[in-house]
Amino acid sequence: MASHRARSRTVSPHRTSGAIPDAFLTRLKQMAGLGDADLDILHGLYEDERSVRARVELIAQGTRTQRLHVLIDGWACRYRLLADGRRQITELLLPGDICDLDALYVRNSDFAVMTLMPCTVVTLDRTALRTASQRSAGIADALGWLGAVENAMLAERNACLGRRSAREHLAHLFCELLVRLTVVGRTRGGGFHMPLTQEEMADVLGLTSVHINRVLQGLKTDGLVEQRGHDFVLPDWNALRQEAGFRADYLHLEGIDGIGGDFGATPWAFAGPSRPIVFGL
Amino acid sequence: MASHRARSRTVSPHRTSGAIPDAFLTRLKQMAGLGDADLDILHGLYEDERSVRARVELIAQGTRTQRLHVLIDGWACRYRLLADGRRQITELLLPGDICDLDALYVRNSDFAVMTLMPCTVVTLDRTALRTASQRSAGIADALGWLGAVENAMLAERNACLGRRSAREHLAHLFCELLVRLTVVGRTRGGGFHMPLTQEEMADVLGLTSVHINRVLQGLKTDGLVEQRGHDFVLPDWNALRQEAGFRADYLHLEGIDGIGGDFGATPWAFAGPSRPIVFGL
DNA sequence: CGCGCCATTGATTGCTTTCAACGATTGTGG
DNA sequence: CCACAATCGTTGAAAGCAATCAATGGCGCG
Repeated sequence: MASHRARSRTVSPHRTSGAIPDAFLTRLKQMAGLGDADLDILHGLYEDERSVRARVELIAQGTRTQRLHVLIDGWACRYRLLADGRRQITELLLPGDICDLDALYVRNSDFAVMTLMPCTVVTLDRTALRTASQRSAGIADALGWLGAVENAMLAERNACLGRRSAREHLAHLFCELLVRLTVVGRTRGGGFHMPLTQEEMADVLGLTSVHINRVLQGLKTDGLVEQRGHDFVLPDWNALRQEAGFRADYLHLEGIDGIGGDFGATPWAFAGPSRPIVFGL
Repeated sequence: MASHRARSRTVSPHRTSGAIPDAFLTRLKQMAGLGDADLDILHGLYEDERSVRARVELIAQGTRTQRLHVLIDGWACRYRLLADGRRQITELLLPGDICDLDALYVRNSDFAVMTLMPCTVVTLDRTALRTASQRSAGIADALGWLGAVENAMLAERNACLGRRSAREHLAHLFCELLVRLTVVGRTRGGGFHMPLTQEEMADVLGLTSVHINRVLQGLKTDGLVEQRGHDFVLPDWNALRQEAGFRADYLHLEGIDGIGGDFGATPWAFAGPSRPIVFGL
């Protein structure tokens, strides 16, 4: 209950010595157009950087938090548990995501958060962050933008859960992951590392692991997905995109006020490590 | 394209002459603890109050907006259309809801909004609102709270779509509607008016209208729902709640920082017009 | 009064789940 | 470094929930 606000570890400035800024600050800079001053402020709020092992519950459902958790590296997920144990993963959290943005305004989390692989996490004090966003319009807008994008991703998943077939939905998930991971520089060769088990994928898509297995096999058979262990490659982006009915618009890659990233204009195209990738319609 | 910012109609102050403040301001006052000064500011931003007929598209998918739409009265919905015409309603918009909060931070709407009955709508200029939220921490927090609750509702619907049966999901929808409508004073006698057709309900739940018809009949047969035309009554709240596995926590009735409404404490209980109603766990 | 949208019902199909069992992989301790 | 245990992935058969197809009745609006 008692919040310990000791800054347990001070992290080196984010622009130091050619070190790559972390995924969170990078994303805010690219997408929300945050300047160095604001980035420094946010970075200064980092507390308690720590490494967390896989399958650790970062936040328990119904718990009261005084601080936000920023995922610097690794994957995690937000999920809800029904009374009888059924689980729905409502959001996959990737490097640069805030695990519990809602904690800024709301007292009890209505979801749980669990790491899916070894992660690096820092926390931000909610009061300090609110103060910062009162002082800097840039920070306020950046937080608003993060919330809006999260909202759009949830709505799009609604559409997937309600109106897309299992095959379309799985293809859609791969599309979304490729785009989101590209933004934070976590793709290689048109693919990425995905730590999820098939059961976890099932809890994202609202299906059973048995069915995920069969549908995934279908995508592989048709050459839309290649897998080696937990490394996935999407050899034919356009075919996959079509299969999924995927449009990148809801990710708002254009950023706040069209400030957006180094990803060029509609239809958001840029060169991947190995071949050009076109996101979108 | 050109934004006309003429204030076409000036609305009388929200606290005037015993008139009930509109649902939007009421909700912000109760849930976000907004003071009269902030409410006045927001009210002063109202522009273009107008009446809109049923089944009118307020916002088109992929459209660029300069202003937010506040639903003062009536029902509307936010939805997504897939390429082949499948539709998913991602949010039912009730009196007091903002139709497109995301427009504050994002340029192109990734959804459409349509009225479901005759509505009263006002608009707010996004720039003016952002300015207001920079000047008033209360307004900034209120907007943040609205966004957080919206996210929570979307996440809960995810869980419904992915992990609840049609019957549970429909029961859950009725529970949610009763709570949300109570907050804005739109319930009567343990029930409410719901303008949706069965096809629209189907687009909310990700089902077909045929199946909605059968499942709804099931709920009526079991005495969980009563219907006369578009008026619904929920005669046995506890039974319905249990059937749905409904918990009100995600609606965050406690409000910002626990400031929340006149609804009492956990487990959110208050007297309905005809009998005591207990929301939630 | 008639057209059109909405609600209702029955029969059939099909996607996804459930149940069960086996094979593969990963991690761990001796 | 190997062996075993536990988890994860794979496969088949059967059952179930919801979709689809098709047709009829009801109601409101012009």
